Amino acid sequence: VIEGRGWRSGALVEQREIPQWFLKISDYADELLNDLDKLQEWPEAVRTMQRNWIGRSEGVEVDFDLATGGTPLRIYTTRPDTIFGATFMAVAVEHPLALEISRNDPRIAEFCAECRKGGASAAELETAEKTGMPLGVEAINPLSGERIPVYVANFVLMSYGTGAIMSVPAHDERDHAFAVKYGLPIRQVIAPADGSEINVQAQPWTSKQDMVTVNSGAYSGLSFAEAFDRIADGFEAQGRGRRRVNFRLRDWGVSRQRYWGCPIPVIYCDSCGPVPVPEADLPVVLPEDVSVTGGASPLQAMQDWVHVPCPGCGEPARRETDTFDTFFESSWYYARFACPDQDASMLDSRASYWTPVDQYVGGIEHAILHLLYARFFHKLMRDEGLVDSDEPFRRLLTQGMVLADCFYRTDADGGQAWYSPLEVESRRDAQGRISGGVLLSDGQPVNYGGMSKMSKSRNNGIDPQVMIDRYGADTVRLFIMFAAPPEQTLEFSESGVEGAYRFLKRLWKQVHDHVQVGSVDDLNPDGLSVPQQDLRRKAHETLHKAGDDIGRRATFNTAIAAAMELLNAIQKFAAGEAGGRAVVQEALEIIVLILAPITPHVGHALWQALGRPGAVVDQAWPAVDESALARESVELVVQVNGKLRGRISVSASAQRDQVLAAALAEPNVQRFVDGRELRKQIVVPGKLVNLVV
RNA sequence: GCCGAAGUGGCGGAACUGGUAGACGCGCCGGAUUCAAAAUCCGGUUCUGGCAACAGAGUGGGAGUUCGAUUCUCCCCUUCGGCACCA
Repeated sequence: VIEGRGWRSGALVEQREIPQWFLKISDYADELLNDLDKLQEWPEAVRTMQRNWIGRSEGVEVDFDLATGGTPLRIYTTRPDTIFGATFMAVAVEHPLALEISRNDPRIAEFCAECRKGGASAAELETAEKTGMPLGVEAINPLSGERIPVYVANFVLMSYGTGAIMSVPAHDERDHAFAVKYGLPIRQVIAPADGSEINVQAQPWTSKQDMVTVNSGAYSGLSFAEAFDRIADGFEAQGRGRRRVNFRLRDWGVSRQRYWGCPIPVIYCDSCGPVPVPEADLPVVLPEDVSVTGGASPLQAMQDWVHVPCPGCGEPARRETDTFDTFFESSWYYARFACPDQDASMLDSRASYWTPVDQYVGGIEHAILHLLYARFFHKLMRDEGLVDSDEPFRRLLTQGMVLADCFYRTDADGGQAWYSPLEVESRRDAQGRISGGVLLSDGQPVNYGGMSKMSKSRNNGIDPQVMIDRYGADTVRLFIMFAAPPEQTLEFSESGVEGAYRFLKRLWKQVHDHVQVGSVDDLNPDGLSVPQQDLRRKAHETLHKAGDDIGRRATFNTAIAAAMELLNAIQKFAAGEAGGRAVVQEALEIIVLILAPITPHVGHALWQALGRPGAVVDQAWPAVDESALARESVELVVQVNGKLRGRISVSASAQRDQVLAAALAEPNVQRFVDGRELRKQIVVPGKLVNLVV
């Protein structure tokens, strides 16, 4: 409730006092940063983005006296080791010193006003040149005693550090550009430790590694760490400065001027101040008969609702008319979901039991804000004793966006009309690439605009319900899970959906053909023919792989591919091999069980068709029969000088000598080895042989 | 500019810990079935040469490590995502 819309956050701290009891995300900045290391099952990209967003830096705050006396100029720097190279100072246009001088100097005032205006348009800022004006005052370098001019400059931010900097053009990109433009001196004070030459007049040199201080009086000849510590210690001893950690992360208000959303349960009393609404009066219910006038918040106009007696003293008081922003609720709903029926309090012990969430799924667009807020709220709730863990989400999966083909026509005045891929029959060129299409409604051609993110503007959104009506929910889910791993973008294609549909039909037919042959009989693993053993091994290998893909890797596409392979193997087997019903039954059950989380409806019908009791989604994940995985013989690849030259089949228990003998006996291998000296023989058990000649 | 991820057939993707590149699917080509079409089934499908067996090339480009590199190291290019004057 600390910040109205339109407030510049940098001015916030200056202009409004924040009560001590306010909960601030900045108070948790260190913990939010450090605990990222605990989130080993989060994507590295998300952790990096959060780390950069929090933006911790270690530096020193130093007071520079002004030659004219008065309040010293306080600056923040991460490079106290370069202080002897400071040839000017710079302050932000909102800095108190700039404001003070503006009052007597219209040119400075105009410059500051101009910068503030320019700052509003973000597009201009990108290429904005560094500009500034001398303020006509000088500062005194506390170590060298040198007098240097103070500028107001557009590149200094009021919202970071102290809004004032010492400028070291030899060792900072921005300061260098500024110094070149205004002809300010550029003085080198650090040098490569290996003695190599650099030219700081042409280009700044900013390295913290392998450097040594130069031209720095008593502080010359030091490494970065030594110089930092000795200079910081000196300032702290004098009371002129101190070490300080700064964060890029800023506090942000939770209130919005809306007539909807979650009410903020606070009443303002002239004598008692802000008073929480008593628990017995919760929840605060917003009025529904508001009228939106376009002016202030419509709630402020609801006099009957706004004016209430103070819960403390009973005198006339006013309700808070702002409401919470939506991120307030989305930051802790996962904990409330563990105890949704709890009336007496916000959360109960079930929240501790169920959190942290084992697996959280969301778009990459939430990588920073939502996930940072939720982490912050979780720590707040922990400190209130509402949950007993440090982090809300143990494992995070960020799924990709959905793309689709887009088709358009260009009209007479150059505008483009976009047509839904569902209304277009695509055309392919000789290579099978989509080259264009025909609009179904008028038979006329349309242009192909490639794949892009589903959007209204390109009219390429696909309503899943249309696909579900056409192919069924299981088919659509199978397609979605099969087309790409979840964290990658998903390209919608109706022919892909048809492929999933074909697979389910094939599986359906195979199961029903199978059950018509006879009743379920018992599997006798010891009495199987070699082809039967092969199919059974394939089934259990598939089960092993799919379990790992779904459980550990979250690559559902490869689990589905493995199930498809198994069905192909069953069909080949069933076509050639009489008997083996029990092996086929087992393999079909494995496919149905693997796919049950993805295609539960079809899976349930097939499970029952296979003569099995209960619901397929209630079945335990089947156990892999290790003995089914055993092989009597293995096929090895034979390479000569790393190139594939043949394949051999050897007993699984064959020794190195036997394997090598078999490899050398392979006719095609002999062609390449014949008459040459064998220099090296590499045998990778179960995989390959490499002969080096 | 900085940070992060990625670059593999006509397309989506697979190859998990350095060990058979292209699984699985789409598309395409050929065949069966059909009066015909749809659906279904069978075969083929990285490129080049060859009837074939097979050979050569090949995972964005260039170097390197290794018996062996899509995978590891260095440099460069491109694409996507994030941040963007953070001192």
